[in-house]
Amino acid sequence: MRDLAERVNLRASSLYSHIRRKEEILQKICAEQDRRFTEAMDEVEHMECKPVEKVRILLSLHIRTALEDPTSVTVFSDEWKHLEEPYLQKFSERRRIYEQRFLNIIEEGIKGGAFKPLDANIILYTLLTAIRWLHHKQQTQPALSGEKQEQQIIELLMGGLENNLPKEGGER
Amino acid sequence: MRDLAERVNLRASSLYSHIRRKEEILQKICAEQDRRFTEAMDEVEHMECKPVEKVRILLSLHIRTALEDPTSVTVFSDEWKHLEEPYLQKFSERRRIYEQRFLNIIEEGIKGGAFKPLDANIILYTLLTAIRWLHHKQQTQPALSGEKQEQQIIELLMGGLENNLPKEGGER
DNA sequence: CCTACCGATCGGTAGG
DNA sequence: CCTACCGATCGGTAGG
Repeated sequence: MRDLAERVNLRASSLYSHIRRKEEILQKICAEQDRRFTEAMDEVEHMECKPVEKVRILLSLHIRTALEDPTSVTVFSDEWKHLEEPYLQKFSERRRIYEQRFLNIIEEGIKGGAFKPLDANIILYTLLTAIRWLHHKQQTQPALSGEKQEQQIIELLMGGLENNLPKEGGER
Repeated sequence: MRDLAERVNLRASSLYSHIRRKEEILQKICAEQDRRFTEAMDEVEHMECKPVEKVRILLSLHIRTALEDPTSVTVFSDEWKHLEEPYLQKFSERRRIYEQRFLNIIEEGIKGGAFKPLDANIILYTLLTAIRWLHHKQQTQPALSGEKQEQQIIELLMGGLENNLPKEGGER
C-alpha cells in the first residue's frame, strides 16, 4: 500500500478514503476480468460457426487482453490465488465454469474431427497457459506489432490443434 | 518461515541451524534447476539429430521435470523474481543464455524448413510457457498418466511448430 | 533445537 | 487528504 500510495503521490493512509481494504482492489480487478471473458464466451457460444473458429476468437481475445492490459491480466492470472475466502471459492467456481464452457467447444471440435483426438483438458490448459508470457514481457519493446504477435501465436497453437488427416481415411 | 518450520515440526528459529537466511533456500532451488536444464542443453547441443528432435527432447525434459518435481519448478518458474541482487541479475543472465541456446535450435529448424517461418522468440516463449500449468495442477489426480500427458502436449505443440508444406512447392 | 526476544514492516484506524 | 499511531506478523539473533 505504501508503494501504491507513492505512485499516486499520497500517503498510504489516504488510500483508505478511496478503498475500504487492500483486498478490495484484488477483488475488483478479478471480477472485471471475469466479466470480460464471460461476456465474450456468451457471444461466442451463440455464434453460428465451427469450433475451430470459436477457439480462434477466444484465443484472440486472451492474447489481445494480455497485450492491452498486462497489469490486470497479471492479477487475473497470477494473483487471484491470494483472494480471501469466500471470494476465493466464488472466483474459483466462476473460473471453473468458464473453463467448462471452453472445454465443451473443444470436445465438439474433437467429435467433429476438426481437432486432434487429444484429452480436452490438456488442450485447454496448454492453449490458455501458452500465452501467459505475453503480460510479463512488456518491458522489452516488441520487434513485432501486437497484431503480428497475435497472428503468429494463433498459427502456432491452432496448427497443433487442427487435425490434418483425411476425414475417413487411415494414417498417411 | 513459521509455516515451513511447522511442516518439519520445529520452531522457526531452529531452522537457522540449517540455513543462514530465507533467501538461501530460494537461491539453492533456482541454482539446482538451472544446472539441470543447462546440463541437458549441453547434451542436446552435441547430439547429431535434427532440430525437431532436439526441441522434442527439451520439451520432454521440461514436462517431466514439472510432473516429477512440481515444487521446485514452481520456484524456478514463478518465484525466482524474488531473488535479491546480485543473484537476481546472475540468474537472469543464465536464463537468458539458456533461452539463446534454445533460440539457436529453433532458428536452425526454421532455416532448414522443418519449422514454420514464425518469429523464433514467439515460438520459444509459447513452447516454454505452454506447460506452466502442469506444476500447478497436481491436486486433482490426473485422468491420464504422466507419460500420456507428456505425449499429448508434445504432439499438440510440435504439430503447430512443424512445417507441413512441401519443401519447394507452393501452398497445398 | 529451544526460549525469549527484537527491529522493521505491513494493513489499517482515529481524529481532524 | 494528512499526522500520528497501533497491533500483528515477519525474518532473524542471543544465549543456552
